[in-house]
Amino acid sequence: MVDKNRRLITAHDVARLAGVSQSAVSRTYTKGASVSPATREKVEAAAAALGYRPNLAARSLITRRSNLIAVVVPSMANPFYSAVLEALSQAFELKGYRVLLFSTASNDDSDPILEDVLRYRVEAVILVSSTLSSSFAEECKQTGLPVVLLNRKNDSQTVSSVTSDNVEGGRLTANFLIAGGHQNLAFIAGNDLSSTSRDRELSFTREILSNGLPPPMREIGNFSFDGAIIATRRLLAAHQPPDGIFCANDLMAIAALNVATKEFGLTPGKNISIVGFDNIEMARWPLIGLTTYVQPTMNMVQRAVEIVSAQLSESTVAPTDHVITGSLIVRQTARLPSSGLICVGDETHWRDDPVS
Amino acid sequence: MVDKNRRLITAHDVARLAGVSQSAVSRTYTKGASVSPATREKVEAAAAALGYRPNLAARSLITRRSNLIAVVVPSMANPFYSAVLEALSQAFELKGYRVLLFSTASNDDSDPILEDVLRYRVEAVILVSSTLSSSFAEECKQTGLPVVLLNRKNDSQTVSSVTSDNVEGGRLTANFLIAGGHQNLAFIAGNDLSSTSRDRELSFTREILSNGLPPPMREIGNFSFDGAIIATRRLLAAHQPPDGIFCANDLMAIAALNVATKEFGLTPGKNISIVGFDNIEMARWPLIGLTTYVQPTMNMVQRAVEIVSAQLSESTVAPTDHVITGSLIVRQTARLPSSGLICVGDETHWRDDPVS
DNA sequence: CTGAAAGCGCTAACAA
DNA sequence: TTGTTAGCGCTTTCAG
Repeated sequence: MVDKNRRLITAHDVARLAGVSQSAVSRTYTKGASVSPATREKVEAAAAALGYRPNLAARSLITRRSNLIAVVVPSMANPFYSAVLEALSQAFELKGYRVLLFSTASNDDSDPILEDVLRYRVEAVILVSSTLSSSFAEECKQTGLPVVLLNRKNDSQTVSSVTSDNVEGGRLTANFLIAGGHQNLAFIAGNDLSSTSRDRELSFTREILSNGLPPPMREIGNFSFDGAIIATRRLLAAHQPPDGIFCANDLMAIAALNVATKEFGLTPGKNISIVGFDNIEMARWPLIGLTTYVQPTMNMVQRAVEIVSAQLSESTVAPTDHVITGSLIVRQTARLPSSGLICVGDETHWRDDPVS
Repeated sequence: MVDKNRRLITAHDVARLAGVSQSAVSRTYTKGASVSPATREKVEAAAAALGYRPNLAARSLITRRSNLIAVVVPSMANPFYSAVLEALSQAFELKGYRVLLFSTASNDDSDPILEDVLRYRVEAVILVSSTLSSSFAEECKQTGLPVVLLNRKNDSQTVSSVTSDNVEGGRLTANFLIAGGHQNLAFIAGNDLSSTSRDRELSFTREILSNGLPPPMREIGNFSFDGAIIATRRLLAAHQPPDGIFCANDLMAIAALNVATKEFGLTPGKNISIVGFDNIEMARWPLIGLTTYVQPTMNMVQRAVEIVSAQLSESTVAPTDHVITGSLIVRQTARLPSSGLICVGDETHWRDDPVS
């Protein structure tokens, strides 16, 4: 890969050794180009001898394609995000792209990220649950760069988004808890700015009110474990504590579970019910057994990749909000309703209308 | 960023608008170049008007620096890896590098990864707990590319590695369990090939034997939650089940905890002790409260970055194995020894020799 | 300090 | 199918 002068091996070097032109070398590594088997063989032999690899930077200069996708994720402390990131990385690899990673954890200055995204000439940007200013997406979009928001809706209607059905999730969870006979419900929100948290909360609250129950109590947990610990303490220490808590994500629901069990001596599924949102790996740990609304990670990622692919081939794709349906998976942290439970393999789900 | 013909804005366009030469534009964006304030101002105005960003691919062609670091991680299902990845991403960003992500989950063919690592002309490769053939590292190294193994030792002595003190961790854990009065110990290994798992096991076993206790029972959990579920069942179903289990990582220890509690009705910390290795986020969840040997993620990542930096500036850095000391953090899953406990803030640690 | 000119390593017409 | 040629957008001498 390097010669005596520590210079990288180029197609020229290979050409010289193989006794062909430099273009022949190029063609050997360009799919769909016509090279005779004889030439290809000579080139490959020489390339192997020298340890040659085409320089993608040089290629991208002329093809205008970097094969790079920028993925911007918030703190990977939330297992939901790492699962999404892994799925994205794999899905894009299959399409011949590589992921350039941008982590926004402990880094509220999004400007250097925007700058690098643009300078690296990535072909598309996936903004996962972006807490970045929505101007970020706008600025990318203005340059003609395909952008898709994953797990967050766009304020403006200029970029595409993929979310799970937050509205349905909130509604279904409310009905589930109501069907389980709960009277005093509570919601632990992510934060007030998050569209996902808001959508989940609004439909949850609406359903509760339309069932003639009092409006749910409310705390903010900042989507974090520690934040939800505090929030839950406040909730359960109230003179009229809730008998059912819906959390905007699993991490917070698990925190609530810990507080309820360890600090208040409650027994989830008996005298307190806790429901989460995401279905992260840990939700299925027997010691957790969290009842939660499933965000279908794979489907969401798949859709995001499809959107990007479409935008990459045709430049005129209207931005759309894609909503992927999830489902409520029933484990042990919430009291069971008398009907509506459906067993699927080793999982139990709950439906409003158990027709199926 | 694009003109009417959807061509990208180049330094030339900026130069024309600013009424300066293209080199002047280049200099404006090259730190350490000499441009008069007047010129710089004109260039910046024109650049802003056109939305110009320097093309890093073109730059890298001439500077031979891509500012890219390849990070190869196995499944991010293990929170330890996502924590490491996030730390790496942040540490490298501070040094002006971006992370090109390679996930090897469900992808045992490492060849396309090697190929892309080389074609993208990344400046260094970090192999996290690589299960890739060790020839991968070799091949990179041969091209002069700095490589560091993180959380895995090298078989050959050609590339640098950073691990936590696996030997000390195994030894300390054995002594901790022995001091806690355990008689029948067991080890759940990752797999037989992993150097980290082996190092932990060997020193654990050695210490047990040298204390006159019977050799520990042994199962393989494949570093995974589900694998350790099976392994633990086998262990606890034996006619002489262990009273203390040491697991090669936290994910497996948590699985063991679940089985012991939920399936065998045991009470960790009372009639069974379980110790992990990593100290992932979840280990501190009250419902888990896992006693574990801490791998100091931040220090390990920091060291890895330092090694890369050193290799990037001087090409002649001898490969070294770096061992970062961790500590045993005591929570609730293991019976306490009568001495050696040290409180540090809200954490309790254990030492062999409580001098401190 | 500034502009002209020469490439970095590659792909893409174009002729042959 | 092949080689020749002209750049892709940038940095970097080198004169001025």
